[in-house]
Amino acid sequence: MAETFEQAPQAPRWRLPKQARSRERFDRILDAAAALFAEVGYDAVTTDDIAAQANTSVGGLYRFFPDKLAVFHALANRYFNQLQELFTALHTDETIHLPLEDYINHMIDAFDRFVAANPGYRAVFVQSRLISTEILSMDTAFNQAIVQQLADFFAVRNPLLEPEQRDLIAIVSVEVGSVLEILSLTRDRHFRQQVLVETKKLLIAYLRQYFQIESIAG
Amino acid sequence: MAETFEQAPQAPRWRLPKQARSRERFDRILDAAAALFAEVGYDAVTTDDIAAQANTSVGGLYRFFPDKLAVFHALANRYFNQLQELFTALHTDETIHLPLEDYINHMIDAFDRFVAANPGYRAVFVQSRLISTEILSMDTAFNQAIVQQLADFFAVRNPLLEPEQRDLIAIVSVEVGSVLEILSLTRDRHFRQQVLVETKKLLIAYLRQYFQIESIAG
Amino acid sequence: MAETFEQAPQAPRWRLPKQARSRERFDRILDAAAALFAEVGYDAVTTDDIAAQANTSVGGLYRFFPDKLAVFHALANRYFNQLQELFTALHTDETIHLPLEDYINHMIDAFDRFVAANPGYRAVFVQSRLISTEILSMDTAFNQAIVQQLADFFAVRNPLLEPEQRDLIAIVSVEVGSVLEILSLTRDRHFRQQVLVETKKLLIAYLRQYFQIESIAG
Amino acid sequence: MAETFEQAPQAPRWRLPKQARSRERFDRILDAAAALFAEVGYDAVTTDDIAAQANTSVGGLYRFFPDKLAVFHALANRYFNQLQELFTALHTDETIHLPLEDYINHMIDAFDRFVAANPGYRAVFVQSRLISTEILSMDTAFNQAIVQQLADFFAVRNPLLEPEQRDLIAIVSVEVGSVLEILSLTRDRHFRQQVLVETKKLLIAYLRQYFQIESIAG
DNA sequence: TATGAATGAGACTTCATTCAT
DNA sequence: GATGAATGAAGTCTCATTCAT
Repeated sequence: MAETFEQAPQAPRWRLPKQARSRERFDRILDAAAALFAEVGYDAVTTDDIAAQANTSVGGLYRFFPDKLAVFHALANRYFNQLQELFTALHTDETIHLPLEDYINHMIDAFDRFVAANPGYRAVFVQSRLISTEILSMDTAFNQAIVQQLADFFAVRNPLLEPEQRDLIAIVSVEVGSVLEILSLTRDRHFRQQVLVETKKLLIAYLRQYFQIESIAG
Repeated sequence: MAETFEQAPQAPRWRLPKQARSRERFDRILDAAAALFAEVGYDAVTTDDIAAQANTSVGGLYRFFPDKLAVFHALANRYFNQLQELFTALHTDETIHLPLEDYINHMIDAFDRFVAANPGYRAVFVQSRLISTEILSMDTAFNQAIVQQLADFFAVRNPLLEPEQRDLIAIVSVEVGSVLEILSLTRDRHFRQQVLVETKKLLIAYLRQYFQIESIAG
Repeated sequence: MAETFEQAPQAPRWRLPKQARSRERFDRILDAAAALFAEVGYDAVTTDDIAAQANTSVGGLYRFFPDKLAVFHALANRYFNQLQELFTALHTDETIHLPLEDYINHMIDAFDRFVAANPGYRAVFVQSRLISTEILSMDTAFNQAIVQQLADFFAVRNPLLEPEQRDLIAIVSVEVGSVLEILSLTRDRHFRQQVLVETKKLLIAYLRQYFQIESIAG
Repeated sequence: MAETFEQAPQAPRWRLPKQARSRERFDRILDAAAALFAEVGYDAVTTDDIAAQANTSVGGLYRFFPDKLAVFHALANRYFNQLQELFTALHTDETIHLPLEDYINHMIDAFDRFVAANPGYRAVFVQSRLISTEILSMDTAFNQAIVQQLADFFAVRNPLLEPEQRDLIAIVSVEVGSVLEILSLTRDRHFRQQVLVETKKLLIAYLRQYFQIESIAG
């Protein structure tokens, strides 16, 4: 309990193993951490818990990670990479010219499936917003790439947008999409569907202002 | 660190009636907790830290609160009450018939000022989204009233809205408003203004769908 | 919790008040302490508990007693005095020449009534046996006077007994009487009666060896 | 302070198989607790004290015991088992037909040696008489078995005794034997011998009433 | 290299005692 | 003198991290 979060330096704080056997254990630890963080939160999870859930020993955990926080960072990073892959896969030549409505529906649905399938994501997202500004930059960096991807896409859809504006819209969209996704998972199936619908409505209404022509034209 | 609060050095504490002194210390503890929670998060703050920051001893803290979590709850409750007052004050007969744009601008500006002045609010908001059971249940109730207030207002503006829909729109608006407000505070003054503008745009675009007539009429 | 007992010096560690009002409060505190010690034990009782039960404030308690232990000592002392009075009252010219059986029956019954009426006595008796030899001397002193009274009586009944032997028999009798009395109170009414009967049998059988003639003669 | 136990300085602990090392540490903790409880009483001993005296860290203690009370229970249990073994070893076919006097002398001597060698026993015995519920219930069970053993033996010596009576006599004998044993250790060697002699006299005189025939026949 | 027992700093909480009112 | 709020030392227990095996 009560370990202060520290800034993740540029270099990753964990040792990504190359051998298959090690790699498998590394992943098991991250899976365990995800499940436990999602269930009771970062601070309430002990390194012993993680090791046990991952069918290893504490010592095993410390072979890959210098400390408990590094597990969190690695987990966040894994989500980050998976999301990037997802986004990349979603931004094909085809989707990129979809009407705005269709594009957003696509994206939100994909993101929803991802978060629902990865309960640990909520823990990572919320936890990283937990602490003071300075430290929060880790999270910013965490989303940065996705925000950037989105901004790049916005540039294609509307080349007249100022870069600063593009980035702003992108980050706002990502934040809003994330909270509402998380909100959608707090109650029952019906509520989830309702929030999903609202999320789409909201983002469409918001983004239409910046991409009216395409949207109308599309 | 903002919201650090300067104690009048050796102010005539002894001149205050007993109950007032109690109340003052209670508030001081909450202020201290707010500052610390905002800075490093709930778990990283110790009861000793809070007491020290509040210029008391641990024992003093435990005279008011049964345990550390109770401090958090009391803090959340204080914000909740303040926000309710704010909302109530804002929903006068006058404001209630403002055009949607003006109304939202008003609300967002007021909320922005409140959160900026109370950095602890961010900690409470985020932390309460962190863990399922215990704390979250409190938070649900926490926002419930504000959401309800907003839903009631929506009912006045558009009596045709289904109650379920009203509630949904209200909760989505509150969630979105909160994250963006929190986002706005993560960087510099310029960024804050930009995000504020986007928040208004976004909520106006979103809500216009449900309150078109009034908005246009206004 | 966990305050080490310290040797009670010769001088009493409490201030016996002279004024009636004070005296009454002094007694109330002792009554409260007796009840609480009996219920949960010395260490589990707080000075606040005692004060509350005695309808005073902690400050009031500390006007009479320098510390918590002094309350215990004063309580023990009160029991000690009451028992001495009881013994003195019981050793009239009449009882002193009763047959041994009758005498013991008398004594045990009186002692039984006293202990049953003063649940705190058990706490004092047991607690004072709790700690190491050196400290135990307080308790020894505590019983000393009663033991002495008994030894004096033995001397009357059998002037041939060596003083050392007399004292030994007296202390053994007191110890045995006390544990069995305490044992008798651990279960139901029936058990209490049974143990009482055995206590008498046991002491009669034991003491008869030293006072045969009288007993037979009586 | 007796029962302090000399650790072979840097004995080849690492040579012992894992389970043996565990067992050894478990015993060391119990030894430490026994010494300290005997010296200052349960409440005055801290878990840190026990760990230090046992040459471990607090953490080490908590690997074996869930809390402080569990240490006390384990210690009581160890004494209980040792006493049961002692009793069992003492009740051979031979001793069982000894004259009552010889039998009692045997038993008291053995018990005396045991208690003298295990000062912690006093702490356990007295402490467990201290508080009602929690601990006492354990103690009841604690002595129950020994009382039962004794009652069984009584049944052999005098089959005519009512079971209820047998149990009563057994528990009275154990209580009386225990207090007097504890009393014997409060002063010097001479006093100890004297009390020992009286204990035997007392129990012989008491029990003779129930086992007259054998005793006389013997 | 893997294990998991051991360490001990440090968190939370209680409560004897003091002292301003 | 009486009150009871305030203090803070100290106790119990946890858990991140290390290291002998």
